[in-house]
Amino acid sequence: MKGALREKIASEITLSDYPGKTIRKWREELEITQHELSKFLELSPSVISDYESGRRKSPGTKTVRKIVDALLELDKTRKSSLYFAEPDNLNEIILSMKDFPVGLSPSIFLKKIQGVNLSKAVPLVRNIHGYTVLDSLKTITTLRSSDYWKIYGWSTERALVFTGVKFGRSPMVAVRAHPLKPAMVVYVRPERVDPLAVKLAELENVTLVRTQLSKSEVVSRLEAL
Amino acid sequence: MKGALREKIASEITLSDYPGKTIRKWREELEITQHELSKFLELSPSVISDYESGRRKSPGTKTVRKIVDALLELDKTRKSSLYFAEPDNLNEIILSMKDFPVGLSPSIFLKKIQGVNLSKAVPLVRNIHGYTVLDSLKTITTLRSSDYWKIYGWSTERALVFTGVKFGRSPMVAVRAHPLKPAMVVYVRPERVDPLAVKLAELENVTLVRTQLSKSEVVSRLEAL
DNA sequence: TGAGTTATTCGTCATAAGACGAAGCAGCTT
DNA sequence: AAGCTGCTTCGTCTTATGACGAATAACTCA
Repeated sequence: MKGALREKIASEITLSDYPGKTIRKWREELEITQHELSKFLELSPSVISDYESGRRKSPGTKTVRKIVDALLELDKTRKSSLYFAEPDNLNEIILSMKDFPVGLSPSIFLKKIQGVNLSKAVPLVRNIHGYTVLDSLKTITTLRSSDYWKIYGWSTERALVFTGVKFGRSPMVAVRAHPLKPAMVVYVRPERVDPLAVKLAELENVTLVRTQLSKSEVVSRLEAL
Repeated sequence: MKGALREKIASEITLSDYPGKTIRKWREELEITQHELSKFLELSPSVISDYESGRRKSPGTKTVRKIVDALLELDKTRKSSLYFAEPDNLNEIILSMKDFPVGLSPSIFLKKIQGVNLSKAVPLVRNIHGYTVLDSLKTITTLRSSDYWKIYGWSTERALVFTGVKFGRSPMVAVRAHPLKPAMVVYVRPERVDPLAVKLAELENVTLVRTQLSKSEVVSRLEAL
């Protein structure tokens, strides 16, 4: 599984306007200090800072690769590895999951699940390349933040469908906190939707959707796609 | 859909030992000449050659990004765009498709479909992160080589399951010809398996598998995973 | 045969990357 | 107040990148 994350980080750094900021993002996400990283790479700590601060604007592929590999290696060889934890009770958390061969337009996706768009400030343009249906409570309580990336499968351009939602606050907070962001978040029969959730969605440019269909109905409709 | 391919190419270049070779691979895959590329980028053609030949060993992220974007842009704005063709009859070709939340060990995957490993020279180590079930004949006859990438979903570390296979030659030739390679190729009830197919599989380090289960049985077993 | 396309090699140049170490600053501890 | 950690800023150095253009070589095709 290393490959997918390695590629994700590498492409994100390479395609970023500010590679240094992206390096920093992932270093912090993996809870590695500049000093640790520089020690591993046998470099002066100031070098890392120079990259992250943008003094070096366009690091070479060799540099990017060794930084990515160092980050993953440092994370791996650590007592509480964030991204190399053992596979756990994912099957209880993930109720259904799929990736589409071709991207679906968000409006078509919405119709299929009779969804209502709550985040009107977010333009409905990001195509949906898959979905993951999650038990909201179990996700929040048993999934370590560090395992969140596993629910993204092979694209973050997907819909995260949360069931068992009360106010819809925690799921959006989780999305906000984690570096990987979905294109869409769907709440299945929420009791009500907290305005903060909508605000967070708009901040993250994530489409927030509510559907009043039942959990099983949503799952069967999605699996029929 | 541009994003996924863009990220794929970018990460491949960045993580490659020889970024230049990877650039060349994708330029040729997209059927773009050095001259076209250099003209688009307002550069001298020799610059591209210098990159590809490895004179510049570690191009900066800025350079990689503009090359990747130029390649995709040039492909897009062309009469017979290879990677931006309209969505077509994919639904007829793809019988089933899924990505797993966690990688499956190849031996477990084999057991699930009662598969027999034909490529003994290939070590059984690449985890399977998803599968695509394809109608072999339709794939070969109606899917343009340029659309092959659509069957890979979000990871190439997957099993391509071909149904309606006679000798199993064409599918492996297709795999050999295309830059994206799966981790595993499965033939569902082939009449017989051409030794050349095995040879090609071993050359590409792809596990080649035969199962005698029926098409519908294989699909239902896979979808139950 | 000779023009046209495609790609390579290479000398050269300015600028940026890649690296160091010293100095400095904010925020904690003890 | 002294010391530690985490990070930043900056002057300085060597080397490599990023770019050019000219020369060359191999191929096709009229």
